[in-house]
Amino acid sequence: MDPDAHRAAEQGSLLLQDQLCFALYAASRSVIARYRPLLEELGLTYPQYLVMLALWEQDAVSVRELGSALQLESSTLSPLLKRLEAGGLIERRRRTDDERSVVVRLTPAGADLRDRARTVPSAIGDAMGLTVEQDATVKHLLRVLTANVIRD
Amino acid sequence: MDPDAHRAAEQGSLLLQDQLCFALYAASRSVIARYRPLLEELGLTYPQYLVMLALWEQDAVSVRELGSALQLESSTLSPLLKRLEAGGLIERRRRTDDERSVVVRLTPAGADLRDRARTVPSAIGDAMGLTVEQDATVKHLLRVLTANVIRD
DNA sequence: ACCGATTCAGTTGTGCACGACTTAATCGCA
DNA sequence: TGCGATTAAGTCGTGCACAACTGAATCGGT
Repeated sequence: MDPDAHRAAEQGSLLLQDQLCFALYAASRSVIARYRPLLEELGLTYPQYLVMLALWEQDAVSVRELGSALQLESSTLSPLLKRLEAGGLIERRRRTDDERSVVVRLTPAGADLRDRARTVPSAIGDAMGLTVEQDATVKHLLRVLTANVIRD
Repeated sequence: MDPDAHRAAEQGSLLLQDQLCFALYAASRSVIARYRPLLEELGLTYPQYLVMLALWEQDAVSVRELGSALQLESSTLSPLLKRLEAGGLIERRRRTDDERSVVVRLTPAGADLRDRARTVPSAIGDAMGLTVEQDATVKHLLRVLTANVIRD
């Protein structure tokens, strides 16, 4: 084993290219950048797209439930949802039985956008250029990593 | 193969949890969140930490070279470097032979911070809870993915 | 029924991240 | 040599992301 690989294996390296965290950070930003022109046609930013994905999957959820699904704070979601509402894609209403809670619902325009978004995931999938097995492997390991990192 | 797995394999799914992009986004943010308290002790944010990693590896580089290493625009780096300079960790000086270029150099305080940062990567590595092989696999696949996504 | 603790959404302040643009310096070729 | 094209860093505007906090509503035990 050469010295560099040895240091990296010990996880004590301070070399930028050895860091998994940097590979993660760079990969995430590069994927988001790849999405940008596609989402721009839909009038969405990337986090807004994630919110729409969640709503297309389950409509009429509270801000709290959205935050739980996306792992985002209300301080991030509140202004984002306000922009989606201004864009006419969602509406927000206080729950009558619990006025602390705000339910987010798709408008017809928001629901219709789903069809126009159908081609987006495969376009990105193609650009990533991973095999189905590699895609599954990364996804699995990232989920394990995230679960571990959030714990304790 | 059940219907859900089939849809996912076709990469046409709009389910949030099927999306590699979301796994990537969530993993990156969770890792950064894990770094936060450690870096706070060093007086650094996560992107600032990446810049320091790059400088500890090679000192006296231009803003352009830093941007190339970190894949960040000058519009992101310029204010960030200004804050590092205000914190006394780096200094910036225009190159005399090409006054368009600004060279970033570690101050003694910035160089000294390296020792205090030595324990950070292993602490994060432990929290990730991946085996050495899994770590290497993810890192490799993320680099392939990033290279593919940035191309064409 | 009361009231302290909790929950929920939202506001504020700081720091990225990036597109579009500006300014200044350098390059390259006619 | 002149001058249009290119390059480098920085500014500005928008939109996250998160910590710290606010205010209103609800809960829960007495």
